Amino acid sequence: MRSVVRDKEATKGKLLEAGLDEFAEYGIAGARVDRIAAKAGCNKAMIYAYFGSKEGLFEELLKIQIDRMIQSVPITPDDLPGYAGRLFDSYQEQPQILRLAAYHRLENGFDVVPEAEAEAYRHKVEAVAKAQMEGKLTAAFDALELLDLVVHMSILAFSTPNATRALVEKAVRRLIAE
Amino acid sequence: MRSVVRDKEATKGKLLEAGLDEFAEYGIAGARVDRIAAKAGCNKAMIYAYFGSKEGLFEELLKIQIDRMIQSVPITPDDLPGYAGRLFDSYQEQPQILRLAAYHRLENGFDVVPEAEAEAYRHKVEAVAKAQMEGKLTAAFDALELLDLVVHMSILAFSTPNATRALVEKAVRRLIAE
DNA sequence: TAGAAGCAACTAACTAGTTGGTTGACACGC
DNA sequence: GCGTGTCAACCAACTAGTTAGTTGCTTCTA
Repeated sequence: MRSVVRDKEATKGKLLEAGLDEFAEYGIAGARVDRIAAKAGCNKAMIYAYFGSKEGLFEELLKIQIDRMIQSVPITPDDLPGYAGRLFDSYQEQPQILRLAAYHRLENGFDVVPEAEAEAYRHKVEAVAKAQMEGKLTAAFDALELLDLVVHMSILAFSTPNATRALVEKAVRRLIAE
Repeated sequence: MRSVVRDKEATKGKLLEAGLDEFAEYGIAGARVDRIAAKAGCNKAMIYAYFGSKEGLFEELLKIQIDRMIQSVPITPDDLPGYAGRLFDSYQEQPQILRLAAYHRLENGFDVVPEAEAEAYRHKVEAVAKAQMEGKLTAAFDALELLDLVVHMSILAFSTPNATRALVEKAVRRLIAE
């Protein structure tokens, strides 16, 4: 039987969960390893044993969250308003991811994008381009431009507290109108 | 004649300038008062004499930068694409403001908006509403929604390195198309 | 019983903020 | 033109608390 008291994966999971809360709330520089350890209910030495450093924990955390987001919101090139709306909803449900990504971008710029994310993005651009070639989608924008615009619209809540899913969908509908 | 060596306003100015660089690069939690003082070429006690605290310096700094931005980019309700484009250009010229604002929003939420900014925003909403009533602007969105969308579009560079002024203008043109 | 999991206690470095005293500019009387 | 009292501007050095990261030892499980 699997140990419940001493379980490496369970401990890592608890640290990742506690780190998510902490980093989302305070950012990378503002996060405190002692608070993370306390929230996870284990010693902070575990952070260094399993993730090497505070930044190591953050990177792994971000990667997992981005993967989860990519998995849970697949692109629908022939329904970009719906895609933007679903992204918007995901961010509303888990605002931590948006905050994590924002802090990461502010501290690292665009250069340090996890390869998994870049790869997924390339696939999405291709999907958009395909839909454009098939005439299902406006050719008014390059595929990359269009995807950038749609993704940007989905984070409208970053700019205003008045953002709603309906507004995001409506805006994207107008962006791609023929 | 005014002293050049001991000049309160000049020292405050140097601290504000040094703080702008520091806070834009490292955020509020990541900024170091010793570095700010060193960059400004004066003692860090001056920060506490003139601004009360690290946060005090940040708040004053942000207010000044926002005022400057509001002054330098007036809204043109009958040319929203141009307005978004000019905002975009301003952010490109002074990326620090966007970073400052982003850090501030991440650490304080939407609640703590400087009154000057809120007031200027209300004026802009009214200007948009007026243009809508005069039939110069689409009535497809509420005035507030529309302004939120346009302002959000202008920070496209926050989402993608591929952002250009032309793209921002084009997107806004489509948003407000009849 | 070997080895992995876990932690209390520690360290060395750093950090925001303070303090007591110094320095330069200038007004004023002579 | 010159001493001089005053005060704002300024700073080196300090404090008290915090921080990321480490280590040597204990505990649990297969």
